[in-house]
Amino acid sequence: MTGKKDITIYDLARVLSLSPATVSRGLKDHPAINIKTRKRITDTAREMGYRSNSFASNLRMQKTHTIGIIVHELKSQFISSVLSGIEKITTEAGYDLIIGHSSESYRKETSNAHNLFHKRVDGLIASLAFDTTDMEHFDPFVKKGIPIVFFDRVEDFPYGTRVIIDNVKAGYEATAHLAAQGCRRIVHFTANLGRNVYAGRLKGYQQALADYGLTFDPALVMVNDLSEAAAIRAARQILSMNPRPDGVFATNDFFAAVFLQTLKENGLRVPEDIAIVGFNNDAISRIIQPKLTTINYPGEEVGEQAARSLLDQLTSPSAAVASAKEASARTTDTIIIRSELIIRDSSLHRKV
Amino acid sequence: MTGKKDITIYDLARVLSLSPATVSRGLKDHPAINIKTRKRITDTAREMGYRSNSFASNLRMQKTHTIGIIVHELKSQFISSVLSGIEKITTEAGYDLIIGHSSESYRKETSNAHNLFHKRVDGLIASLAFDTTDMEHFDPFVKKGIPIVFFDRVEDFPYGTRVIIDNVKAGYEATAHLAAQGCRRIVHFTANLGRNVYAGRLKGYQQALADYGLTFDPALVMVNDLSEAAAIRAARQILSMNPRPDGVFATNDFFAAVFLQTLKENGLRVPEDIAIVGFNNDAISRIIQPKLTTINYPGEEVGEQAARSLLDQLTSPSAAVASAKEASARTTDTIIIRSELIIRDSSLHRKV
DNA sequence: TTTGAAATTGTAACCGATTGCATTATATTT
DNA sequence: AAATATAATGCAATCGGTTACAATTTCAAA
Repeated sequence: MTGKKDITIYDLARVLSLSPATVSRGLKDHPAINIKTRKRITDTAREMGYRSNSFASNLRMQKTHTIGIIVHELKSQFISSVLSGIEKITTEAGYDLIIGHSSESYRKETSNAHNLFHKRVDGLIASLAFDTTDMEHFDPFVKKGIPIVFFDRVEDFPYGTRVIIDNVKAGYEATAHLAAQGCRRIVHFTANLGRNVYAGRLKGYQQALADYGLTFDPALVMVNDLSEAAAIRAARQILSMNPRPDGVFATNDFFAAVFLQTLKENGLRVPEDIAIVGFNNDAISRIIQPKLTTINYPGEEVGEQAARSLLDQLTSPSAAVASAKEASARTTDTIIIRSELIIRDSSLHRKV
Repeated sequence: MTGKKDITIYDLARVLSLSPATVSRGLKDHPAINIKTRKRITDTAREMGYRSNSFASNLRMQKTHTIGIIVHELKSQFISSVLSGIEKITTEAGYDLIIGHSSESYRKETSNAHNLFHKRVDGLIASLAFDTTDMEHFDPFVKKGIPIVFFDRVEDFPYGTRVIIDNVKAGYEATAHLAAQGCRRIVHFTANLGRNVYAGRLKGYQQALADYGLTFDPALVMVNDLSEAAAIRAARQILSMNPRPDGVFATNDFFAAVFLQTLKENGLRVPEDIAIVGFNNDAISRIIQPKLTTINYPGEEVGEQAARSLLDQLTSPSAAVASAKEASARTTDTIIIRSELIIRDSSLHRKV
């Protein structure tokens, strides 16, 4: 640790023959400071390479200008996009991001939540882990009135904003499209049905079946972890089924792509023998052959909205407003992001 | 902002009829504190829901327990993996991450660097932007002796550790493999040759050509931004060439995949008409048909090594050691991560 | 010139944790 | 029991920026 000591406002004050208070005010455009003095201050601050100490400031102000993020997975194109969207908005506003990663584990999620609370983030943006059901770990934020925005994976919780898509509608459109293409036995690959996103899509799937006069067969709803290995196993299973399904709606493009690939390797034709619809509109859906019909789930947009919503709550006058009712009204919104079906070759059934 | 005031060591001290100093020591297992007193302290701290104020601590200790990260892109599987690796190691050690994102822009990179310096991160992990050449924005870190670990995209810089792969060797292996398969006209798709990674791979490409008795044709080295659009353009260009190249080494799997796909759509057979090798071993390389031969570049491993190296420097006794020479010796290492060619169908040429 | 309001600047007390240097309580030795 | 060593705790300054309130200066109105 070489390096001279940092310059502080006391150093500036000494050099300028002013008080630290005046320097402090001068650096932040306090109206009471004479414009000429202010200029002297900012000039010498620049010359001497002054940088303010955010700890001292945070300590005094009880604000951190930092936003905590908890994601369930980092190695995901969707999450990367969301992060990118968040980053774009928060950086403009001068906020920093601290990222926590739950790896789909409730335990790690709680530990992240505690850590971020301890770090006194000004706000939190979170997507829940696979197996999260209780929300107790967010109570400290609630008690302190620290705003939270949940996205994608959410729970019913009487606090915070939710940024989501209409999963029921998305599931409905995907399934209805397959049905409209003539599919009669449509398998649904999904994950933990306790999670809102999967529950919603399943509901849409069922509604679409009903609307198209197809009976719902619980055996065709297959739950797994949507991993590469699971996709390969799933493909094998489908190949061995009799009668074989003629349509598949998977809640994840990566899974759908591996699944599709494995079927092809085993001689099945897509979409002729089996039509496939994925979810997310990841890059892979445009590269796999045939190109994958999917639901567009714009991650960057989700991130931007989540960040904007959080910043709104941080900078709105609510802090001053006493009315908990009003604050509560503001913080219980749900923001629905538009999602839509993108039809590509993998589902264009021509069997009739 | 509802919520009672936070509990401080002063509150604990009052309740326990002790001094704040004793409480502070008790909370951190200071040996001078009686074990029974310590227990009383930690117990009531738990009961009263005490959480230490990291700003006060940071202010006093001049340490943040925070690591800054600058990446050139967030929406990349490779970078996600690296982040995941970093996160794994640093979380174990109780460090937080602040993530900055340069979007391949030198300007944003400098602004991120300044911001992270200002936030007083204890250390920095960075991968340079596309167009970064000068390293002045890292000078403040150098002057203060804040350790830096660069990964992937690095520059010659007499400070900091580098975690990289042997790009020359990787480029060589990729190209030599194509040559060994009988390719005679091998195109190399790459990006800004000012960046070490691309320069190194090109060098390996040239060496392999030489070793296999092929003449180097600068016209076959094509530089672009490796985007989806560029891949499609590239494919069109290849299709129009006469004589047509019979091998392609692209420095990015995503680009290679889109390129491959576009060629197929235009009737070219891979690998019969043209053999292709990508780079990174992204998931997409295993899904595209034919599967892509590629260089395995283990991002998670890179992230873990980078984080470990940084933590070493943060916790080593170097802080106490005066010898700048010794510190400098330690901080100029380069860590080479093993990378290797993974041969798949896209390059198995059988044309003699 | 006197006077009071307005414009500037200064004083000093925070924010909460840390730690060198006492000081006090306890244990050990003679 | 006195003297000394040792263990345990307290005092008070410090980190750097912020801000209520006080003090001073400036300037125009009286």
